[in-house]
Amino acid sequence: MTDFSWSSGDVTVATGSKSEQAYAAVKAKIVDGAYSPGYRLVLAKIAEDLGFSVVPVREAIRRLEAEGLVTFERNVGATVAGIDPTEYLYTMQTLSIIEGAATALSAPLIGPVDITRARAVNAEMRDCLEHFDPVRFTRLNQDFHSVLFEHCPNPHILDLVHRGWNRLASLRSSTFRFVPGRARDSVEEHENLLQLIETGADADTIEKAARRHRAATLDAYLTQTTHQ
Amino acid sequence: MTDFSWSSGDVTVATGSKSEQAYAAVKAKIVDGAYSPGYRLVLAKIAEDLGFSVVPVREAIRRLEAEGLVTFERNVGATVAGIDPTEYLYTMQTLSIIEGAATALSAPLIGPVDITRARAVNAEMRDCLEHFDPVRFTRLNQDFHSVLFEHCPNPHILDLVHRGWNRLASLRSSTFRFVPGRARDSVEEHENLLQLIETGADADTIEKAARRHRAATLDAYLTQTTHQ
DNA sequence: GGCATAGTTTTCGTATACGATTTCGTACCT
DNA sequence: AGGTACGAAATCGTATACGAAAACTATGCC
Repeated sequence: MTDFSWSSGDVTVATGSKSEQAYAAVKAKIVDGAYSPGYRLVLAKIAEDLGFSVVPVREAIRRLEAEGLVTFERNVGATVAGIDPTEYLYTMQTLSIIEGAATALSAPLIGPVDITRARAVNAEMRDCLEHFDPVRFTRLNQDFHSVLFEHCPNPHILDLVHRGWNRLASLRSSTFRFVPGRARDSVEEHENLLQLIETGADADTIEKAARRHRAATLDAYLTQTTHQ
Repeated sequence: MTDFSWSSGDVTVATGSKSEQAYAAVKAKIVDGAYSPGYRLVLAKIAEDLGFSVVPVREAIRRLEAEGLVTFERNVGATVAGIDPTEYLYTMQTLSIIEGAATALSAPLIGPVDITRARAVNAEMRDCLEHFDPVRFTRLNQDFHSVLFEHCPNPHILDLVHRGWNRLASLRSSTFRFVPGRARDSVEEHENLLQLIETGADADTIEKAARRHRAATLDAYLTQTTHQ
């Protein structure tokens, strides 16, 4: 099937300056979870691994810092950015707003073909619920929204969405993810969202639904942590 | 009076690494308009001006690129980012959404004291209308919203606001700014916004009002350009 | 006169080198 | 034993240097 992978900002895929390559390489490792939060990123070591000098690596790290994937302390070094509950809240809240707007803006441009594709992805997600497969589920979830955002008329907003996703990717398999029962609700909300788009609901309704979709995950986390 | 200056992200004011200093220096020149859009930023030249080597300057430029204030082309160099009508639309639309959210989130935390301060700023803006003073007006406009956002509970959103403002700062005295009559409406919308906050209007109402406040400026520009 | 082309200049990209700062370990003193 | 001071190691920050790519210029050809 189509690959809806998102790579946030950078268009150049693999080739490019060494700084770009280093950026892509380190980012991939962070997003994939090879480098976990707290992992110490030593410039010289990364440079050696890649066969580059430290200069382009440093540039890459600083760029990742700007995106919030890495924290950098002067004369000390870089570590993969963790995400504490507060940061999580900020990120999810912001993402809720951004995704809401992105969905509402995209909605009028989404055609029947897109809807069908989105439904197919959602069906796969439903499938993931039967066999417990959180990793695949998360991936498909992004695919689903990527279909909706494919025609987003504002690239700035789309970029913010991707940044948020990347930020959350750090906490793959962390305590935040997979609140029990939330995944099932999520799939239903997807279908609900598709119906709203299909029937040409007004922008405000769609925006609110998309917002709540994200906010609900945050709420689920919050009630979970306060209860235990 | 209080200085509501915003500096987007960086906390370190003047001192810091040379890279930070270079970042601050170049950014200031761009935002202040000393470097106009299209201005060619030659690394070696800036480095010489600051008395640094090119390495930290390069890092600073790349950081500015990440913020959208500078465009960078491989093996060619950096130029101060212009902002064409499309970019303007994207930025304003995004800012409309972000400011709307920021205002709604901040509203419950805004007290009578803040309202009074905001009204004072707005009065000064009204004053600027009599004597034609666009530069001061723009500055005060940011001060006004800075008062509202002072208690914004989500720093990520606040950061996005500042980024948008910086982006727009590039086009100081450009064709986009100061659509006739828009400024006067803006002041009234401010007062309207304050009343909504004062009377504890619901979040959705406040958000929509704040959104429209920004969107109206965009609309004014759009109708102006299509009419002539 | 206009266009293609080769040579020159400018400017970027990155490697290397070294000084500065922090961190960590060890010895010493109380 | 605990804490402090000193020294060594690790790591970052930046200067310098050089190769590579693009932009510019001048020359020759049509």
